[in-house]
Amino acid sequence: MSKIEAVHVSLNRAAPRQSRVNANFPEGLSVLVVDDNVVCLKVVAAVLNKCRYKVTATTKATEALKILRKNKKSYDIVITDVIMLDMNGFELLEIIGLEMDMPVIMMSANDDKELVMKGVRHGARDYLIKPIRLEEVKNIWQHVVRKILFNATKFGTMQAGTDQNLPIPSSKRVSWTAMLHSKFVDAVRQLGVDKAAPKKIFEIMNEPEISRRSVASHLQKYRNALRKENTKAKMSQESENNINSNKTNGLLSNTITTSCINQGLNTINHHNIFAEQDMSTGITSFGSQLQTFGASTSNAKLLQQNQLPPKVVVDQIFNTGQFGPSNMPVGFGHYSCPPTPFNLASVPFQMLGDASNQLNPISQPDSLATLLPWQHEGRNVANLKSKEEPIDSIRKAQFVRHRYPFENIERQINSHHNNSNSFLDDDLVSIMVKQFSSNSAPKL
DNA sequence: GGGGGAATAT
DNA sequence: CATATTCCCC
Repeated sequence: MSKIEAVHVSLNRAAPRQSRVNANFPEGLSVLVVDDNVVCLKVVAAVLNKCRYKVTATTKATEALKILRKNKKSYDIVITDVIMLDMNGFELLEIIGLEMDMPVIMMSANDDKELVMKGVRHGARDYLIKPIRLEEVKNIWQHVVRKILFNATKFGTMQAGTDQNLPIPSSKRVSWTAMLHSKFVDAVRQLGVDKAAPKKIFEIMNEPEISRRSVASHLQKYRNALRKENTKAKMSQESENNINSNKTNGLLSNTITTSCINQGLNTINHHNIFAEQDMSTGITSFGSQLQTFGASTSNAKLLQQNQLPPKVVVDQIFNTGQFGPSNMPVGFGHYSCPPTPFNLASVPFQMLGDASNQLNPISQPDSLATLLPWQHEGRNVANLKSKEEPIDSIRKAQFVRHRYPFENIERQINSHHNNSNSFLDDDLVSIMVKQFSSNSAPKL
């Protein structure tokens, strides 16, 4: 029995708990990864390996097509960057996803809606934003299963050992993947946020996977997030007005008022990526951080008088030792200065093509600097911030965790060290984690 | 009575 | 916590 058949059969058996299914299914599924950025490619491969997928990687779109045309059956699913050097990434998506009818997932540096929807039109079944997260990657097997079940239904050829009455994935708890959510948001926008009703959204989305009720539930969550954001925007607007009137009256309070603090934080937000975190957690999350901020009265005053660059304040806040590296792993240094190159010798996946022609991050640090995955963060933030439309809080809540590309891997490794050593090659990942979490990270 | 949305359950 | 289910209202 092939792997896929095995997956299919065990899916239709029993009705195991979802977590168990997630943990077991990716075993051995074969993934082809395509990205012309070799560093990104290796990071993706490392994460996939962590999830026990079998990985083949290439930096060339044309190479990928050649491989697939030759033996498509050897691969269960393809993940490809949409910006490729040697051919149009969307064309590649279309050939793989529509023409060859393989499950294909797009990858990009940001979650620009147009880009994602374009991907959908060209056959992408999901999308991953760099730097990719283990949580998102580990579920990609579902696309393989969905396709199998879809074909089975379509051609009426249920495989042996299956039972039509047993639960299929659509009856299980829906997972709102980035792609589903994107389609959801698109539908809502199409209808208008106020006019959007579950039934209409459901019809526009046209996703057999999800029910009208699921959409209703998701819409509720979505609207709550929007409300929360509006409330927050209103509050910071009010505080801004307050501080302005204080200034004109010449009544500069020597105590740290809420409005002062809010203004300070607003200023900070314009200068650093923590603004994203705020969006997801709301005002209340400021509370704990404000303690630290408020403790520094002199900084607050200086900030109030615009004499202290916000960046400095932020550094002081986050370098007080109050936040340990585990819960506050982001130093600005991580994003502004590439770490020393990790050892590329231990690569836990099969790399196709001529390696000597590929970008070597050690010998070409300058060209690498523009391509490093962790430097996409700034662009992501700018992208989100520049949008006029209501900010997509739900997506943002997920986005926050992208700040530190390897925190999830680190967590995974930590927990796995406590349990067993059944995982595959950890070398690359541990090296990365070491590099990224070390205290020697350069400071601004 | 079907559907929307808040509340509540899992 | 995210998603599902229930409940109440129109």
